[in-house]
Amino acid sequence: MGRGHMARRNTNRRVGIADVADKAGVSHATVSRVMNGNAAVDPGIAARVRAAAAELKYQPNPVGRSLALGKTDTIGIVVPDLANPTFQAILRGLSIAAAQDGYRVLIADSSEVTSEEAILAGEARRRCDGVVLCAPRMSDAELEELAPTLHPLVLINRTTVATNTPSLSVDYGQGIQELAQHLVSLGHQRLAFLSGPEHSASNRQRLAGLDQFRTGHPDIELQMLDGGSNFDSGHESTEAIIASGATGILAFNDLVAMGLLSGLHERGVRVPEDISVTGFDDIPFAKYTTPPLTTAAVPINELGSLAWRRMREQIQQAGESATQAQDEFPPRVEIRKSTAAPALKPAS
Amino acid sequence: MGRGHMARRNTNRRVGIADVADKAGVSHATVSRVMNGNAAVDPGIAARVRAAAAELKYQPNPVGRSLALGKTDTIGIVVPDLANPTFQAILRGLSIAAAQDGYRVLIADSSEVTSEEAILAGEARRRCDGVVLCAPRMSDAELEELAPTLHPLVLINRTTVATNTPSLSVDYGQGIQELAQHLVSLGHQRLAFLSGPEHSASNRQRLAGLDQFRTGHPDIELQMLDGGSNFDSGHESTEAIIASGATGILAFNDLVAMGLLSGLHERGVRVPEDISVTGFDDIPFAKYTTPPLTTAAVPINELGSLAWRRMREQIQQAGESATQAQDEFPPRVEIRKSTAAPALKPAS
DNA sequence: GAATCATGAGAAAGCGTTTTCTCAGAGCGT
DNA sequence: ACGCTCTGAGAAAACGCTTTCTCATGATTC
Repeated sequence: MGRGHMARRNTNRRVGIADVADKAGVSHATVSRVMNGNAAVDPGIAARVRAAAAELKYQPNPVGRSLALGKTDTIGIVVPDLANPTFQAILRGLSIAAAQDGYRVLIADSSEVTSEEAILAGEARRRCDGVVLCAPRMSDAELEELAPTLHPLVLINRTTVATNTPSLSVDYGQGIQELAQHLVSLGHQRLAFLSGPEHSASNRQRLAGLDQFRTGHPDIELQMLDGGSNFDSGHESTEAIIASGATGILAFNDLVAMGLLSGLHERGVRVPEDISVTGFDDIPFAKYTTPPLTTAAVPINELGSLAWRRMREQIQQAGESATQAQDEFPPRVEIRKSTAAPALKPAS
Repeated sequence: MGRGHMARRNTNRRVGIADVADKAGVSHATVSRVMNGNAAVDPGIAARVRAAAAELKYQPNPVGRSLALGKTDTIGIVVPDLANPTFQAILRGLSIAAAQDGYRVLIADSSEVTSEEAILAGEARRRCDGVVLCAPRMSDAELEELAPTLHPLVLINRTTVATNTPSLSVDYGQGIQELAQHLVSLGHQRLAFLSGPEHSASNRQRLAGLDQFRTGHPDIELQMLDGGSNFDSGHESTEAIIASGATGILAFNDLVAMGLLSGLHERGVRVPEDISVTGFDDIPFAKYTTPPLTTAAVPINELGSLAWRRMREQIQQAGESATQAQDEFPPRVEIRKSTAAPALKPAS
């Protein structure tokens, strides 16, 4: 009877701890002990167990372990759009850093659907030991309500009043001002900002930065144009940009700038001779555009690995809700070839 | 005692099924039943349970469910390099398609370390209901040995003799030949292939395709140059390309082509007037380079979602190892502006 | 009106681990 | 030689859920 049961299990199921125990002639508790090196086990028995495990190619079932240990060795990340190189870079940095500590990452793409974010984050949290929320589009109120339920949580490009949530953010307001300053110092008098997604917090920061810039430079014309966050929206804005008469264009990000570059090229508008264009983010492609893109570099590759470090800190000091660092990174203006002094106008 | 125990659990732990059962005055079995709508439950009791669950914001613990159900609703993907836009696109397509069916994806990046692939894949498989292996660099022998242990498995850009493993692959040999043909028909006589990573199966396919091309075109000069798979390697090959004297360059992929484009531009070599360049993959950026890149388009966005469909098919027909489709996609040559007839030479 | 049946809820087993609890036996001191 | 501690291994509980098994209750049928 018992044998029959065992036989069925052996053929049907994966090899489990019980099979190893049987083969080694010990209890499964002992197998667990030697596999984890937790308690002292007689060397002879340990060797027997290890031999049995090796012969059966036993690998502990992670689900069983997770249930017993109350941890999954997995963290979740939710991003608004996996097609965006910035988020791809963060995901990559996070994944590699986490892997080094034996953690995996589960990924959730909200596809810019704001209402899905909280749900995805909650699901991810339940499956994982923590979650990093990347540039969430949800409202401040919703974020404040959600954050405590997600702990351990790392925020990227958003902050919380809850001091026990570390956040990593880029000072977009500062960066866009520096880019505008760069254009002005080249001699541009008419600027235009091609803005990003409405619900993007980083777009609001850029807007705020430009407001500040305006007050410091009342003489400079600065138009605001609606745009998006990808190639196509940059490309589609070509006409509007040309019509604006601006000579210095601040694109929402590198993707938009690249789309614009392409559109301008098609229309025969020369960059930077006729129009200067700046991006934002310094994605890997930025220095390979023609002309190479002047942009504000954010530490895109470190963001992911730093996010992991902050997550690990929280996981290790389990329970204690110490106040966490809220890092803010200043972008670094990267001057390339897409910006230059404007052509001298016949009549100034 | 019991009360004390419960109280401690309530404060310490997350709310569990037992808490809902207590509150609704039923057994936890009944709670499970109404949550899953499995068996008939008295409507009154069901309502009471649902109310209690809602009030306590009860969400079943996925780890517990996974253990009981023997499935995790998660699939794993292992890629050689998350920085590669092709793999990013596949990951994205997979993730979105899987999410539509309520599955999540766990990601593993082997960082081109061949020896890690099997381990990562095995670990992923143990945690997930299936795994998709993306362009694995391992040897055929190793793949054949690994594949059965991973089932359900979907292979991308590799195939197995095991007929129960579906595979999705692109006919790189065919694509590269068509690109070469395109250059020749424009009038190019001297071609060069900037090859990719040594262990890449798709690179071998291109090499084989070009061998075939050679026999069909004995009059055409075709040089083979060593390269890599990213921007930088393309950029670094600039001098070698110029030195080669070739007028038609077949880059391993779009990334390499873009790096080369950039390098040629810096050197003042005009594309396509002086040299024609082709890429491969048609990554989203390809049509925004200057000039827009002629390339061979692979259905990069569908690959991920199709991979999910194949995975789902296997998961649904659990156990039955029916023979699975081995799809092969013909790339479509996308002629843009980076290729043109070569300049007429003074003396032919 | 008694035997049969359908309904539905609780008890309990099971999923695969880890870990606490328990206890047998060995080693030691007196 | 007796009792003590100590080591180490098995039994059993725990993790949080699903599902089978069991059985009470009330409805149905002749």
